[in-house]
Amino acid sequence: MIDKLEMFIALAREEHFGRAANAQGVTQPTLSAAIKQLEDQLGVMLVWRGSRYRGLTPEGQRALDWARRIVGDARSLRQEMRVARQGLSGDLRLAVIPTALTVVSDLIAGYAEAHPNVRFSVQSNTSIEVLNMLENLEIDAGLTYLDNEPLGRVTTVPIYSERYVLVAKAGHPLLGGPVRWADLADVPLCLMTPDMQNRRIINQHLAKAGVEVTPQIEASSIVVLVSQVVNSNLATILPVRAAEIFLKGDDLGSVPLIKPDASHTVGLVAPQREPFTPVLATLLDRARALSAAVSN
Amino acid sequence: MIDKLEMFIALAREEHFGRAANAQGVTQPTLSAAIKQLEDQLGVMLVWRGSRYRGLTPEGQRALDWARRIVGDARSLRQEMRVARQGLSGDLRLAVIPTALTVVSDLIAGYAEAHPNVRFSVQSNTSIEVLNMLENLEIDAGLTYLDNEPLGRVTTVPIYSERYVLVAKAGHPLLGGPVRWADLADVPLCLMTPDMQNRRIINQHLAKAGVEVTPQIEASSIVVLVSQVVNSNLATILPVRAAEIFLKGDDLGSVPLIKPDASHTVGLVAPQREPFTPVLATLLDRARALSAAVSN
DNA sequence: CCTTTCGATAGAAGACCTCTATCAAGCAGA
DNA sequence: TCTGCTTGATAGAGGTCTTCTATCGAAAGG
Repeated sequence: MIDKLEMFIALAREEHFGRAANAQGVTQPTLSAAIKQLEDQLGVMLVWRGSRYRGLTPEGQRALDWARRIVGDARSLRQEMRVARQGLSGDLRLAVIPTALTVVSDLIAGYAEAHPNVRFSVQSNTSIEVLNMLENLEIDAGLTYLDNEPLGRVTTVPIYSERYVLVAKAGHPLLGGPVRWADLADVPLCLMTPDMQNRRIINQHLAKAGVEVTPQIEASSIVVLVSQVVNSNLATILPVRAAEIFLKGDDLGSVPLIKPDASHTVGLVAPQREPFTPVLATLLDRARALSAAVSN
Repeated sequence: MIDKLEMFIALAREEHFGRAANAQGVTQPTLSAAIKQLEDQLGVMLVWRGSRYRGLTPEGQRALDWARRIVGDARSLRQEMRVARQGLSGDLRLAVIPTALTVVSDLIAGYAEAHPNVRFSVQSNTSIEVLNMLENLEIDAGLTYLDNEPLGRVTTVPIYSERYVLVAKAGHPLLGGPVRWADLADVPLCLMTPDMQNRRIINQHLAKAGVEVTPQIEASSIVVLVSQVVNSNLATILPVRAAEIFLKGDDLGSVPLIKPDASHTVGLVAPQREPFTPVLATLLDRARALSAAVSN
């Protein structure tokens, strides 16, 4: 039963019988049969049938919610028993928005040291992807914005508050002192792509300041943005925490962006399902401690 | 997997391999094997082994919590899909403390009419049993006291507030007007057995009034108590709502018990597991409506 | 009209489950 | 201490269920 629910979740995620089967490590006929049996056992159609996948029925959608719960809890059970057997161990899968990537090390540095049997995997994603993957049980927790766009049913732990700086090559004319958002008209910029919430936030501030900006370069990685800044006269806008790591040398400079002194909270998101697994509970504790340390 | 978790729950409840197997409709070797496999899959011992059942290990206790969740959610999934298929239907199992039995009809009268395919089963239990059965998934909801003893992780809907009356055969000397708890010294009484919370509440009030009472007859059913009252000079103490149904004729009389004007809240308890199944959600709605109607 | 993609179906091999029968350990009473 | 009962584990047979490979038919795209 639980296996079939796993396959059902995979099918809903992949929207394709073959790919879902592959993701589950079974053949396509096996997955087809599993879905069919699930439908027989529950007595309802879960998937619109045709010559190809055409989405979930309303009942299927509802069943998907339950399936995620059940499968998630079953995994939690297994993990908790493994922890009881051999101490804190297992995988902890994190998805993180690009501008929070540097915070990951603060979050997991001590953790990894204290619990060498816990393996971390970190991937960079948009905030929307983070939330989707959390729902789909593809990750255990995420780092993303907490207060700008709706989150859904998740547990949150705020960690720090983002503030923005303008980053440019040393000698750039705007690097003299604080820059207002309104000053950015006609400044050549490179920014994140619009699928990134960071970019949407920046757009909001620019719009509020009455400025329209067309970045010459868009990228989904801050490494790309900073590289551009180093090698051109473009400037970029980054959260302080994300920019710091690039400002160690003297080839780049930064100044605060003010008026407004924009601020957005970034923090940990995890499934709202208590009790938490030990591995996740420990991470949440670390996040809370980190949050306290940052605000002091 | 889910089948094995069901067997594990049954074993924890019955504390006996043979009985648990019987309750699950399988043979004892099948259940033994299932528990063994569960232990192998999870990699931990769940049950203390010996020549007989000796309780759960700490890991087993923890696993039991998860098992209840998973099995409960799996049942919810099945129920919700059946409701999607054929409208509100299925079983709704209620456990009720004796003094709230008359409220059941108020609660389910309209429900049963509106949804003829929902079958109700009602049993009378102590408040502790109600909570245990709720945990063990043996019932879907219960009616019990909400504010006297700790409840655990449950959803509650208050329905009405209990007030107490002294019930006695017509002509009993105390039936003239309100009676204080302190007046009950030396009054021959019959009361519920001490495993009933109702009795414990009454004991509290009597103790607070400085009175010690040794009932001549104890029973776990109010029908027994009232029958005694009808056929003897004993009086009894009952909540108004429970007494009303017996006071239609003129062979019995009742007077309020005052000083203090004791009051305890009785209401519906259900597992704290959202979303609720449709059958249970409907019951909770009815309870809230009933609560509003009563307090007007 | 032909090709490709997608999901369903058939049939065989093997894994898994559940049963009956039986055993060994512990406990109780004589 | 012996005997009989209770309790849970084990062995082995039978049957069910699952998964695989191979193949088909329908629909979409060029």
